[in-house]
Amino acid sequence: MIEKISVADARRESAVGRRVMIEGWVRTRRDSKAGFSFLEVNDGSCFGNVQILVEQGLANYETEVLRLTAGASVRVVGNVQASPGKGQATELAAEEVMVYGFADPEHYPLQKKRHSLEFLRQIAHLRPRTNTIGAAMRVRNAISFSLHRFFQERGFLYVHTPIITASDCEGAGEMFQVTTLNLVDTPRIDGKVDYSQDFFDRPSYLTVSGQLEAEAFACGLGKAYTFGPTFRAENSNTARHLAEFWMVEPEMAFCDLQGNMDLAEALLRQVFSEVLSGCGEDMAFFNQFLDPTTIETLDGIVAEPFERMTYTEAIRLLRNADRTFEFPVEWGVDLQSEHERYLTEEVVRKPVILCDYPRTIKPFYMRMNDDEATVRAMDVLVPKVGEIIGGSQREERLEVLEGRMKEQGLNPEDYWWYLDLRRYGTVPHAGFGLGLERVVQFVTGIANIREVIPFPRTPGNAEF
RNA sequence: UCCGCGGUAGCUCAAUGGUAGAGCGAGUGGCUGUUAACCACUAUGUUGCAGGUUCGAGUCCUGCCCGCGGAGCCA
Repeated sequence: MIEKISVADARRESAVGRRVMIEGWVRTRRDSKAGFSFLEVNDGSCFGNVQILVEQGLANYETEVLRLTAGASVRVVGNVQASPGKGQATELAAEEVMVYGFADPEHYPLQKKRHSLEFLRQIAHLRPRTNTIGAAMRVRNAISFSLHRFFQERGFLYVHTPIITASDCEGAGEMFQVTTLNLVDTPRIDGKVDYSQDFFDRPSYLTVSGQLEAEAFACGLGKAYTFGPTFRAENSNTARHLAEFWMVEPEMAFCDLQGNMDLAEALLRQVFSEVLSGCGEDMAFFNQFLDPTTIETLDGIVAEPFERMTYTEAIRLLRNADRTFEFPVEWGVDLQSEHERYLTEEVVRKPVILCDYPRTIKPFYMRMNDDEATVRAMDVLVPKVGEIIGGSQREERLEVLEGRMKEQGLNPEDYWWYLDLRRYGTVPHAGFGLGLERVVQFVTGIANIREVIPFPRTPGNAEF
């Protein structure tokens, strides 16, 4: 039985001398009239290809090997040997090349040339076969795994919060409605939709956040985190927004804002560190072709602590800035993209955690400070991407929380179960949300968020 | 959703209102332990869609669709 190994393993010098089988997709073929051809084969296990040396003596050399083009799938058996040529340590001297499937070069959309990322998006089912998307997806995978490890090592419980929710007022943006009602002949009572006939006997939606449910678990099991898809029906068309994206939301009982900031910083630094050590080849590619400062920036972040400052201090810096902003700055306004970029890219030149925001611009669940003007909110801002984490210490005082709900036009009765967490055995607790795609964007330097998720969902786009 | 720019060959892009081209890719032939291989030749097309102006529209006008950049919303 011949041993199958990955392309990644076949490219290592330690594989020299072994007789193995590899399977993958042809990237390119180069013929030599001296009587042999070179194939470049990739199987997704790593960034690089393995070079296959195919002699014309093979039975199917003329009939099949010479017809191999980019995109064809093959199985190759042969001996790994040190490569005399430049550019690769090893190569596979083929004894047998079996073709699983050809890819008609007249119609196969992926050519042996550079493609624009916009074009690749139109063939999202084939773009995993490209260098850039392949590398981005390996980095995304490494980040996901690293996030899980970070929380698991610290005793967090991975909790699967519901995708479908009936609370329509979480205040985190427009929601997608979920219904089994007949949309052509909708049942109505007094002109209004009769939701008693809907699947859940009430309006229901796709979740915009698992935070409230995660709080319930933290207030009983101590430390919990969610990691799953979330949905926003906002008609936003930017390089940083998706209608469906993945979010990590840790929540900790017996934790204040300080502990929350410490966790957020430790999380980012560990994840960046593990990507740098685990995805060297992919990161080298991004560093070379997208942004030559990427690796150096990440190294710097791993090496030194984040900057931390209060919202009030940030406003002071912005007002004293030697420049004019499109949006004027004064205490009480929410920070605009230009303000965040100025702080991260020009003032501190690394990630910065802002905290203690005005209560008027933050949601009801954030804990009020003693000054009653600010709440214990925190945002982690990074250069280029902007806000990558948003979180807070949660308001654990029942009366204060109810007051804040009313202040923001919410009905406390709709949140009866959330308020029960304060009514019975309340504890100080804190948590935050981290957008996975934003992290992948920041780590890889990929400008558009649609390139860091397998099949992007944006307004008017759900083809794949 | 708002502002700006764009949509021409498989891809990336040219074309003062007057016969639609180039590079890459593809095909054919040649050459070489090659490696974004190289050299020569060949074929690319409802110029996003629908109207309008004009002797004549890729080009000008109107509407719509899609994409990109910026903004808002946010993760």
